[in-house]
Amino acid sequence: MTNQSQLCPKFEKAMSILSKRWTGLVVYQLLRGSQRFCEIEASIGISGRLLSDRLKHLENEGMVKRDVYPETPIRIEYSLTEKGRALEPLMNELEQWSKTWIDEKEAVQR
Amino acid sequence: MTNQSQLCPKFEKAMSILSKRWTGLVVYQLLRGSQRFCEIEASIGISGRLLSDRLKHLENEGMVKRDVYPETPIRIEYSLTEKGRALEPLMNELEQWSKTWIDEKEAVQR
DNA sequence: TTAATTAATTACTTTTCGTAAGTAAGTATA
DNA sequence: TATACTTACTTACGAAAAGTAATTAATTAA
Repeated sequence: MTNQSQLCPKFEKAMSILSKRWTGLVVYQLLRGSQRFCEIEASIGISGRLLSDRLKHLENEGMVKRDVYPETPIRIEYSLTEKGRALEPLMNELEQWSKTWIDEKEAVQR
Repeated sequence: MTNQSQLCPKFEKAMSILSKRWTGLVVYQLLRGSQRFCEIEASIGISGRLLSDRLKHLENEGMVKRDVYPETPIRIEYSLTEKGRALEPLMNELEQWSKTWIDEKEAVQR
C-alpha cells in the first residue's frame, strides 16, 4: 500500500499531545482552576516523577502556566493558559461520550 | 496531601482509551468510512504490529467491527460501531482546536 | 516451483512508565 | 544546634510498552 498520509499535521500534533498518558487528565483537572503540584498529584493518581514531566511538557506547549509563591513552605500554582482552557469543549464532549457509552462495569476501578 | 480522587471512573476510562498512542488516530481515520488493515497502516503511519494490537483493543471496547471477505487476496474491513462513531463531535473539536492553537512550525513534520 | 498479496505474528532493541528513595530550600521544634 | 517537616522535584532502576524488521499462513497467479 503506497498511500500517503492525508492527516493534517496540526491535527496530528494535537492528537499526540492528548494521546500521551496523563496529559489529558492534568488538563482536565486544571479546568477546575489553578492548583498546586501535590493537589494534582493526589486528584488524578499520577506519580510525582511523571507529573513533573507532564507539567514541563504542557508548559513548553504553552498550555500551562507556573507561578511561584515564595511562602513557607513554598507554593507553586499551575494553571491553564487560554490555549489550555480552549480544550474545555472537548473535555465536555468526552464527559458526555463516557456517560453514554461506558458502563459501570468497564469503568476504571478504584 | 490526602485528597481522594474526584474523577468520574467513566470519564477516566474514556480518557485512558484516547490517551493510548495511535488509538485516537485509528478512530479518526475510520470516521472516513470502513477501511482495510493496510489502508489504515499507510494513512496514519503506524506499524503493523501496533495496528494489530490497537484494532483488537478497539474491537474489545466495542468501538470497531471487523468484517472478513474471503476473496483473493483476503480482504478484511474495519469500521466503527455506533460507539466509535459517537466520537465524531470530539474529533471535530480537536480539529478546530488544532487549527486555532497549533501553528505550522510546531506541527508534526513529515 | 516460485512469486505475490494481505493480515498478522515473532524477535529484538529502544523508549517510556511506575515505584521508591533521595535532594534542596526554607522554616519550626526539641 | 541538631533534627524534623513540608513542598516540589530529581534520580535510580526494574518492568512494560513501543518501534523496527523479519517471518508466517492462506490463497492464488505466473
